[in-house]
Amino acid sequence: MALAHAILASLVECPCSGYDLAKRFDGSVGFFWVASHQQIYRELPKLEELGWIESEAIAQFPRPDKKLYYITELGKQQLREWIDKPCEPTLIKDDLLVKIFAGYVVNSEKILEQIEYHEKAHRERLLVYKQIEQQYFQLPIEQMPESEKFRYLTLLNGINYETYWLAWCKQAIELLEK
Amino acid sequence: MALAHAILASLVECPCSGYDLAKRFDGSVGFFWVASHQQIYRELPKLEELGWIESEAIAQFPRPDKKLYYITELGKQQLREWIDKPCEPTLIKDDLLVKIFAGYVVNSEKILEQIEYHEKAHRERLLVYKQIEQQYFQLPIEQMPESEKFRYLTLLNGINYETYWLAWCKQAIELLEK
DNA sequence: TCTGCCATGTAAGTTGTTACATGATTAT
DNA sequence: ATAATCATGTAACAACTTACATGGCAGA
Repeated sequence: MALAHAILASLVECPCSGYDLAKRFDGSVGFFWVASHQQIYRELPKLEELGWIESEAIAQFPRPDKKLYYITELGKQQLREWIDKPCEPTLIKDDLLVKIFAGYVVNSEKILEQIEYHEKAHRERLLVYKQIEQQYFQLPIEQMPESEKFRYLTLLNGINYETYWLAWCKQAIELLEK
Repeated sequence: MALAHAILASLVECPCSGYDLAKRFDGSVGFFWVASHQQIYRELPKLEELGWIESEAIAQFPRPDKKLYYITELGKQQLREWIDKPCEPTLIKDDLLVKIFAGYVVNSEKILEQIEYHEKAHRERLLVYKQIEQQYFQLPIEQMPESEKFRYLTLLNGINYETYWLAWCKQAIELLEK
């Protein structure tokens, strides 16, 4: 139930609506856990029933009301317990690699095109992450508040991830062009 | 439908039974696409119905019969078309990073323990991959047959993946110990 | 006028996980 | 004896994707 806990992790920072959650899952939280608005809207009533979150209708006339969700004490406790429970490293699961594996059944050029496309996408994403780093994480580590450190670590992971893919794409192109 | 295509990618190499497929998805193919035996057994009749694969019962008395699956021409064509169709890079989706993101709500030591556990797991996996590299991919790239090149690329990706995680774990431990 | 943003959902279908179920053979 | 391997599945549930559905407001 990691989606549930990802929602809790986001709500513990700051209460917000389903819509806002969906946006966060398209930005910061989304850098390591993607969820569509459909998933989120379906999950919220479940979490409310469990008593992990509660909601409050906020009138904002003439705009439609929004439901403000916030985490409960029980929810925080659940989040803490989940964080403390060990988990296994995530395994790679990647379409492109399946394609590469069977790449010899098609024209090499088509494969190369795809790798080049991925290379571009990863380069762009890396740039975005580096810009975020420049903008929000300028303080030296020693002066960073605790919660900032954790956020920074997730960003660093993203930077390392994109760097690894970028490097692999270059290797792959080089190897296939031989 | 990447599971379907991952199965095709495996069968195009060599026909085999559901059981054998499950084993491959626990080894070579499993390095970039994991699937349980339940998933595989459920998928096989579907693929047969589509005409992408066919099966033959092999008697092996006194052992129980096994169904040998092989890819059809239509299946190969489907695989080629799928490979040529562009796809988007896979986004990170990782429990540990959700935990890190909300890491400030628990004791840092617990988080450190988990990162250390992951570090160990990644180091071990990296070692396995490097041993495979030493054993099966000794030829210089120029002399590698085409299909070997593609297999090698998937292995290289695995090596880069584990290396990136390992490096991040080290960074994370260092940063959190400050 | 049209695009984008705010705001919330339902429905159908696919994919993935966990648990259950059986039964023979082979190696220790 | 008993554990591991060969061999194949079903059932229930959880998670995820894709498409459908609505309607107002703000800015170019």
